[in-house]
Amino acid sequence: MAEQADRLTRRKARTRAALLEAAQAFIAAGTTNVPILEITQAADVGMGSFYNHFESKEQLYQAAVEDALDRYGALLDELTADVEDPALVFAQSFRLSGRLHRLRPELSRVLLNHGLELATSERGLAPRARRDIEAAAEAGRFTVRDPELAMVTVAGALLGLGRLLHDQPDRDAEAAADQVAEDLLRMLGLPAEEARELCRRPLPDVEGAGHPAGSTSAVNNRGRTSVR
Amino acid sequence: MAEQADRLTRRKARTRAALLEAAQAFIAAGTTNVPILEITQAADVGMGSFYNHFESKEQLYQAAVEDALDRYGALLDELTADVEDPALVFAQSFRLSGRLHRLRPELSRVLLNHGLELATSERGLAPRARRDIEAAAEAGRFTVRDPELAMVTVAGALLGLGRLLHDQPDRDAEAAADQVAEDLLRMLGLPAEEARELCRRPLPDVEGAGHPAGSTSAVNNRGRTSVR
DNA sequence: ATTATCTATAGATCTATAGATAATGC
DNA sequence: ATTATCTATAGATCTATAGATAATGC
Repeated sequence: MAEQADRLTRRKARTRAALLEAAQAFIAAGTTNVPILEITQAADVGMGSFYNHFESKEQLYQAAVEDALDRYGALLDELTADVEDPALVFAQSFRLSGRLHRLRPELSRVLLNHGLELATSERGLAPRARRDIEAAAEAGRFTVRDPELAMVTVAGALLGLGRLLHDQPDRDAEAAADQVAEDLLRMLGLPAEEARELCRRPLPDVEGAGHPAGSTSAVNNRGRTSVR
Repeated sequence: MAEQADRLTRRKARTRAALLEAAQAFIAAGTTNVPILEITQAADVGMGSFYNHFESKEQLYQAAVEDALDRYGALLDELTADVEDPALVFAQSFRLSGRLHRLRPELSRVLLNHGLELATSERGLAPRARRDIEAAAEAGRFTVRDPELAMVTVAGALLGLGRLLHDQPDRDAEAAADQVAEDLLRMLGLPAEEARELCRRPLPDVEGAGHPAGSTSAVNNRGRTSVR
């Protein structure tokens, strides 16, 4: 993958990115049923350019959701790269995800409005949650009969939490996320004391993360763990 | 509310119901962006009749989702009417809801495709889950810091479960629903032993229920508890 | 006589593309 | 010379309604 090929390629990528971003804004707003012209205007791109990149609105929206899931997954990877214990990776990921509903409201709304795609997509949260749950179960930290079942439960809980946080803008998102994370850890078989303790650990700083200069989805191994 | 007013009123209600049912089928199929003409054809109703009942597609779909939520709520009421213990009502409701994804796939898909509306709507599962969780907490059966947070977690888990069951048609839905219900009960503070026991109790028969001759959403108090 | 439904369609809206223009590569 | 973008629009599609028809009430 040649990074930054030539200028033409970069221009093309910019146009595509502008369309994806505009599409995400419409998904987040819940008004996807707009004319293509309106989308291209929001992207500040000519109507005809749309068809250089996508064949239909549906295809654009699909790509936009996948892009959002990829960004979200990359963000989680970046923020938990230096954590060893899979139970802690899980806890950090969930607590951070809860905060994301406030810190990245647009991304959050895209995921919420495409609902359960989050729970079963092979991108974003689901594969990571499955990985962590399986690893923690094998390490004897979690007691889980069926990791896949646990995964969709957790993903669903995250979405429910997100919905509540958007419905109640004044609610303390950090407290809510930590509470649900703690409850889920107990559900996954962790002793109550340990669940509480894990969910009180300091978290890496989300601000500034997720706008990598370089790669978009590879794991970032810099151990940035500044406590907020 | 005069039941079965005159014939004219009934005819009108039939047309409206046909439109709602057609709309639910499109929602379930995920193809809501069809011309109104196609909806009225599916409902076997003239194009013009649409505007006698609804002002726009959006309004129709909104009504269709609310109707689905109401049916779902009424079904839960009917099936748990004779249960006293709020923790058991909760367990039964969740286990039955999991089975519904198989037994009423259309209803299930409507809820899944409108995702998180289930978690916060004042119709359907959410108000009942909140009621049961609060009652169980007051009775000292559940240990819950924030019933609303618990409610959206539970609703999200149910949606995640539904998504999984639709993605994996061969999976044992009863086992999966009972497993998640048991996990959630533990999350809500019930001892592990008791959680397991509650989720092995016999369930009322869902077949045949939910098609009441009379009322559509009032609580039904006949204690039909035939074990399947 | 009244009310609901149905058929047919004018007018509005949207999609998809043709052809022109602008940017880049060589 | 090549590639991407832009503007303008033909043709397809959809919405919303007018006017006719059918069902019901009295």
